[in-house]
Amino acid sequence: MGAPSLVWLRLDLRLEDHAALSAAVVRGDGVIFLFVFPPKEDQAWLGGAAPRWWLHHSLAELAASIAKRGGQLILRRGDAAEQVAQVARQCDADTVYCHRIIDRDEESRLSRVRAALEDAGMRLRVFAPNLLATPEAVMNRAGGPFKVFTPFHNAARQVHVAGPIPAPARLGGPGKAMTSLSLEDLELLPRHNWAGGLGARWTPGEAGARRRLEAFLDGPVARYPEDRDVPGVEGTARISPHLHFGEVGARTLFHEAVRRTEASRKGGALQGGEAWLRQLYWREFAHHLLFHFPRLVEEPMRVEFAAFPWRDDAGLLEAWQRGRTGYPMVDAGMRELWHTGWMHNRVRMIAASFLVKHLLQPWQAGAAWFMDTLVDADLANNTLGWQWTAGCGPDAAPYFRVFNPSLQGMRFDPDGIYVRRWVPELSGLDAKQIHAPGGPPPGSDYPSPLVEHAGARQRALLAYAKVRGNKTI
DNA sequence: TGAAATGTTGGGGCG
DNA sequence: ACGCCCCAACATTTC
Repeated sequence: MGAPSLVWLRLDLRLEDHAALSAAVVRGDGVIFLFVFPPKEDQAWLGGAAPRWWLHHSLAELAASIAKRGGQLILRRGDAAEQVAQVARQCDADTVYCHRIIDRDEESRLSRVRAALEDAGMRLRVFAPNLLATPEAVMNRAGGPFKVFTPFHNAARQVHVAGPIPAPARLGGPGKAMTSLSLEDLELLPRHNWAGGLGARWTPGEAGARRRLEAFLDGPVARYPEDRDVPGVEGTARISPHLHFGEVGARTLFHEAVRRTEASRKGGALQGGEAWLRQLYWREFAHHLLFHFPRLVEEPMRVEFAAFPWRDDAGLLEAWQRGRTGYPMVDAGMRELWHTGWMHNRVRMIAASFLVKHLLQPWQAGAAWFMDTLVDADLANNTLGWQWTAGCGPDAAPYFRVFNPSLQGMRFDPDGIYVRRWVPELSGLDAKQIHAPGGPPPGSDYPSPLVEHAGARQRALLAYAKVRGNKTI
């Protein structure tokens, strides 16, 4: 028996369509899995409390299915280079297999892991991130990255999406038993059990991801073009956290959507499938951009925005975080986020626009809150989403586009279902009162508006006028 | 993947 | 009958 292979797990917590695993398995000398929980200074890619909760349960699920196939998952915490090299040495591996992630520090991180392995005579093999196409495969005529979605989308759709690789039937046991931390040792769960709402809503893990996908493609996908913008209806796939943690491959989503919406032969399903795939390519766009411009995590793409007159007011930020802005659509969204670790995409845009434009808080503060509280906290999607909202990103909403939360409420929550679900203070009102332009009538517990819409809009326009320009990095 | 301000048009009330 | 005005409805421009 030769040296076993070590699969270093990251945002690829699945067994199906796992290129690194498949490459390790064909070696035939046994596979050992490793997950390394990073130290504080390397947690930007992971996010905060909500994604940690998800990670805990996802790792538990994966460990069980690995064990079922005769394999073993080792858990460690600490510096990636140190831990990967140490475990690889202990299990006598000669090669470590992993997938790249899209993150500000990935280049230097992988370099250090590779160096640590090579020092000990071992190799690192890095496979493509969980995307439909590699960033190198989608370039403009000048050989550079696209900075506008539509041309990116046109070019990316020309790139063949490989069919997913089946999960290996048997993993082959390791040569010897390895010591591992317990899942509890990673301390991923919150000290106070605030996560009850998350557990009621979500089933982390590869099987849960598969069920979500099937349930969506079995029905709601046909009405996706209309329902995707209505937060009171479950019209979206809600698969983002599964996809983020790599419990399902992007290529699986692509091929299942194509296969099943074409097989249904109903126009609605086909159109819905296409509209949904387009969203998958927005994710693709964000990841490719962050791959090419890792600085976007902190810096606006449009450099003139560095001079934007943000207000930095902790009180305003906290009112927004707690869902106490006095604007029902914003507050409903922020409370849905707090209770479920997720927010409907339409409402993300409304709530984000409100923080940045009505309250003039820096987009980075909103992005940080989302990274802490969203179970699908994804550095690329989140960063580009916030830059889009603030108007400082590539192909962003123009700076003068200010959402009117009342209008958005009337348009996308016409019956008030969504607001009443998340803002109990308003549950006795009808939709007309809830979304009235002047806001709901003053209520017992419901806060009065932090700012008045028309005035806040004018103030935002004035602030943006100061940085108006068109320069990019 | 907006909203508000401004411009245009056409129907109908009315002197 | 005619022209004038009002204003809703729609279109265009601007932020």
